Formats: sequence, structure tokens, C-alpha cells
Amino acid sequence: MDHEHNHDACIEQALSSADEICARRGVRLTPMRRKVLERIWQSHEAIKAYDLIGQLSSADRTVKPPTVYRALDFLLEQGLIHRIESLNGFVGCDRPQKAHQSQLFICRDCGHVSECGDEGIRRALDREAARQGFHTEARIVEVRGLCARCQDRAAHA
Amino acid sequence: MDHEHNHDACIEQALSSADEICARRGVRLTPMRRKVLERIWQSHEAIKAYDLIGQLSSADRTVKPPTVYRALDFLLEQGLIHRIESLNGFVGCDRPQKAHQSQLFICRDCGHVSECGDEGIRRALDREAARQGFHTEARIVEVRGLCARCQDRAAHA
DNA sequence: GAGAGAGATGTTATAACATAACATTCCTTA
DNA sequence: TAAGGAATGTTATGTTATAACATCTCTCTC
Ligand SMILES: [Zn+2]
Ligand SMILES: [Zn+2]
Ligand SMILES: [Zn+2]
Ligand SMILES: [Zn+2]
Repeated sequence: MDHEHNHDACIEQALSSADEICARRGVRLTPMRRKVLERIWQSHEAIKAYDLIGQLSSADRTVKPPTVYRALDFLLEQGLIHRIESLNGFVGCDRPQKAHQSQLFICRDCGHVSECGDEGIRRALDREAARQGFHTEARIVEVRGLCARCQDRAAHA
Repeated sequence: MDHEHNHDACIEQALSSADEICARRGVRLTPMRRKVLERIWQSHEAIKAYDLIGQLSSADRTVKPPTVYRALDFLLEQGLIHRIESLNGFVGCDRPQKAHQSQLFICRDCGHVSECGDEGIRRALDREAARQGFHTEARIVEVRGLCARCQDRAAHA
């Protein structure tokens, strides 16, 4: 994911894609679920559940944790977002069309999360699983470090 | 790691290895740190911080969270244990002699965690990082599924 | 062996993350 | 329009983790 981009287009694309996917699957992208997804897509950084709760609450109406966690559960089930275990956070999924397990590269400086679906990584994990006779059900891969942009910034500072 | 083994030997080996490593590095494996490490090594399953707190507390003396979390921080820094992000748990490290990032295979049935240091997996991650210009600092790889033993048990049931 | 300083642990309180259990509302469809 | 399921609201609580400050315990120096 390029850092310089029309992010409004990202959001719009993600939401209309989600509409389409949910319609096709016969599941309901309710207003609450859609609002949560929209908030998550405000950036390409991880967002936390309680930040969502704060953002979705207003003076006259506070959204409670179960409401948001239920929406997150739905979005995770539908593969519209990913959970980042090492941050207790969530990001929108780039390629929600078909279920997949992602590899996430997370910048410790700017927080940018980029997703990739590299076959080589999956294959390497499967090879090791086969060696152990392990039956894989889910793969969690999170790489922490510095994105290219933040390395440049550091070099020029 | 074989499931059938003399686990007392595992524990003893892990502790004496930790003694030796800490002595060599000039850091202190204090009684509290050693007790926490010993508890973690009671099994090859992930153990949670609050379970450790419970186990280390007695009628007359309750161990408080910061005490245990500080010991865990020390053990993590020294590479004597690994944190499992997807479980909020901890396991002893198989090969603490030199710092490394592990790949963990976690059985959802028996809880057994096996560690591997497969080069192929590391290389595949590095290849993708290079493609993105990403500078890797840490790799988190956790594979969830069923271990060979639990698959057998399921097949024969 | 008194005193200084660093490192480790104890203590209190609270922050941050997540779910159980049950009530109510909303949607669909018969 | 009544029934039933799905979604959301509400209250309470469970679980995981850390901040801030006090005390203790070594070791080193004088
Ligand atoms: Zn964007
Ligand atoms: Zn960055
Ligand atoms: Zn063992
Ligand atoms: Zn198993």
C-alpha cells in the first residue's frame, strides 16, 4: 500500500466492497457494523476497540463495549478486518473478497500496517507443519519494524 | 518436542541452562525470577500471568501482578521464555542459548506448544520485507491447529 | 562498618481489554 | 399481525497489564 494516496477512495472502496460481499453472502452489514468498519478504515493504522467505542459515542449516547466487540466479531468472521494480536488492534482487510490469512507488516514509528498474502511464507509454514505432523487451522504472522518511508525520514533527519 | 518424555529432565535442564546463561551475562536470576521460570516450565503449554500469580501466592503471602510481570519482562529480555500473543500466555524457550525469534505451533486441543526455528520461514518473511523495503525488527509467528498426537486421538475415538 | 547508589521487590491503585447474562428492539416472513 | 430469530442495549464483571511510589538488599567505596 502506497502511503501517498487518495484515502477517501480507500474508504469508499472498502465500504462498497463490504456492502457487495455481505449482500452476496446474505448477511447483514447493519448500520452499527458499517459504522465500525468505516471508523476502522479511517486510516491504515491499527485501531483499538476502546478507541472505536470513544469515537462512536457522543454526549447523548455512549456506545458500550459489547456493541463494538460484537460488530468486530462480525467483521472478523466475514474477513472484512484483521485483528492484530500483538497490538490488540484491528485494521481493514485489503482483499476481503475471499477468506485468507494475512501476513501483516507493522511500522513501529508511523503505525502503518501493510498486508501481504505471500505464498512463499504460507508454503514455508506448511512445510514445517507437515514435518511435525501438525494440522494447521490458522496462521498468525505479524512482522514489526520500520516501513520504507520511516527509514527514509530517519536517514534524512 | 516429543510428548512422551521425562519432563523433570526438561525442567532441570531449563533451569540450569538459565543459571548458566545469566551468570555468563552478568544478570541476576533472582529467587523470584527463578521461581517464575520454574512454574512456566511445569508444562509445555502456555501459562498465563494471573495463573502464575495464583500459583506463587499462598495463604499467608499473595504475590502481586507487578512482581510477576517484572519477572516475566526479565525472562523475555533474556530470551528464556516466549510470549504467545494470541493467547496472552508464556512458554519456556527450548533454545535460550542465543537470542532468536521463534515460530510457535500451538495445539488447540491439548495446548502443547512446540517451537521451531525454521530458516525457510525466516527467509520467506525477509524476502517479502525486502520487497517492501521494510526493516524487520521482530517476527511473530504463531500457528494454531491440532498436533499430531491429538489428530491420532481424534481418529481413534 | 557507615553511607551512597543501583537494582530488585513490595504495595496501592487504576488503566486497558474483553465477555457473560439478560432485556429490548428490529426484521422477516408466514 | 403474530411468531421467531437476529441484532442491539444494558448492567455487571472478568481478565490482562501498568503507573507511581515505598522499601529492601546488595555492592562498592571510603
Ligand atoms: Zn488508504
Ligand atoms: Zn512507518
Ligand atoms: Zn518436557
Ligand atoms: Zn494436541
